[in-house]
Amino acid sequence: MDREHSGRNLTQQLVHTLGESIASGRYQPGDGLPSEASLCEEYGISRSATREAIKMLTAKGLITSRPRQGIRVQVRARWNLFDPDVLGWILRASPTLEMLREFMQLRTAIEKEAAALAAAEQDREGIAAISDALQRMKVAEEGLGDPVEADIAFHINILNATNNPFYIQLGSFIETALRVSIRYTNRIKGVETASYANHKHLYDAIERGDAAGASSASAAMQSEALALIESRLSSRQSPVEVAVV
Amino acid sequence: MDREHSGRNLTQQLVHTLGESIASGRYQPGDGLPSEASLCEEYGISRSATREAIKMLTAKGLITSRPRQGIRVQVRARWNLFDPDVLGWILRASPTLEMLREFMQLRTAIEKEAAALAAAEQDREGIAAISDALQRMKVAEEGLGDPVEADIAFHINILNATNNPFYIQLGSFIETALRVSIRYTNRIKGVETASYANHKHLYDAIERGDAAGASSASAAMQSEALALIESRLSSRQSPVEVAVV
DNA sequence: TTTATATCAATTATCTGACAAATGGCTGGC
DNA sequence: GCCAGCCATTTGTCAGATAATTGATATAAA
Repeated sequence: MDREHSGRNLTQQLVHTLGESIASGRYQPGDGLPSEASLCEEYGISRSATREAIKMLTAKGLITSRPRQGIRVQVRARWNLFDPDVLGWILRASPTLEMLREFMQLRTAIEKEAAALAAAEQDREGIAAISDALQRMKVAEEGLGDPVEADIAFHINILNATNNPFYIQLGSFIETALRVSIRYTNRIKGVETASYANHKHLYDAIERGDAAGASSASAAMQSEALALIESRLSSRQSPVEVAVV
Repeated sequence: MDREHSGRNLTQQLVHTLGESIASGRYQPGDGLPSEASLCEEYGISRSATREAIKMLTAKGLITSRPRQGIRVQVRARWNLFDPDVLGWILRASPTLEMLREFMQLRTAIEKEAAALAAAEQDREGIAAISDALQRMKVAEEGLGDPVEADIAFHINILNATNNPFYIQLGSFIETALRVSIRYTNRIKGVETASYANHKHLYDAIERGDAAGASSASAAMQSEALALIESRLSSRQSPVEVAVV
């Protein structure tokens, strides 16, 4: 079993190994994976552990398994893209600019509306949490603390402040995507340091209950980033300085 | 084991039974579920089948299980709300107006942007599929075919026409939510028959590549429904005539 | 008393080997 | 050529045993 997955139990290791293989396209949708028996032998583990791994991947929508037919990769539309594991495997397998753009296209829609909802909701605790994160961003500009963590927290806290469970759940999705993106794109200082002012602008709108203002502030912030990605895409540059917003 | 879950294999039955129990709040987050041994006894099945069910629920984010600690319900924010099973269990457990509103709040954001993307993308096949669904809606108005299926297909096909895998994946989420909502809300004729014109309006905008027009057409359609829900919420009426758009 | 260490017990994790059930394909009869 | 029934393959389920993890408890040391 892979060295990188040690520390987890056998089932988890196999889940991640197979998950990555599938996400990377080593097994294509429609393809059959090795049978349970083969997997046992290949990874040197028992059938129970193997089956439990297969059940977990089934639960995440990556595969199906039926008697006689064996184990098959599902079509991508069935994958639970919003499962943090699945998303991580996919992003790590192919951290392309294309996918970053597709992710940003979704994020724009969600965060724009979330900002408006948060402004309308006026949940004091939730807004205080956003404020905290903003403060941490400011401090981080002066070199204290982690700017990335503060940035992520800011966006997550806006989603939380909607008090809408669907938006809240999307927090973990966005968090995963951001962390992976960050790890795989070397960021340039200029991009993120410039952003505090934008974030403050967005926060102010939410704080004063200005839904329309919050919505457009969010949209403005992200369309900048999206435009950057799209210009890189058309000029075929590497994703070096494309980063979080 | 429940009669309603027969036809599936034992593991699947237990997954659904426990999933529903958790979603309905019979086991609260933080609570411990019965141990593996107890579950085996309670449902009269072997430990393998039980463990596989537990692994599947773990994969969906509903529970964790660790030696000595046992099986515990996760906090709701960890649940994979976008997993069709999980969403179904939740919606069926408590099909409240509140949740319908929260769902619509998300749907509005997503479909609005999806309409714009579809308009910009101009995928001929994708647009043809939307047109097909629209046609089926029209025919259904005259009593031929299923209006609900056509309606759902229309919205799913817009998501597909974005060619963005994230939006496409949300299709199965929205589909599940719509089906459950429909099953649990008795719809009034007047609401859905009025909607063909709106849908046509949205389609036309997409077809001619008018992203802004598509976006606002979608928003208009859904804000109507959302307003209806919110008025019902404030007047505490039952969700009888709130329906799909 | 406080702190560190060893032991214990409850629970999940894994292994083994067997049998049951489902199902795609083959074979033989018509 | 078509259909029924058999067969082999693969997953589904069962039973029972042992290993690993870990919170709690008891014990020993400072």
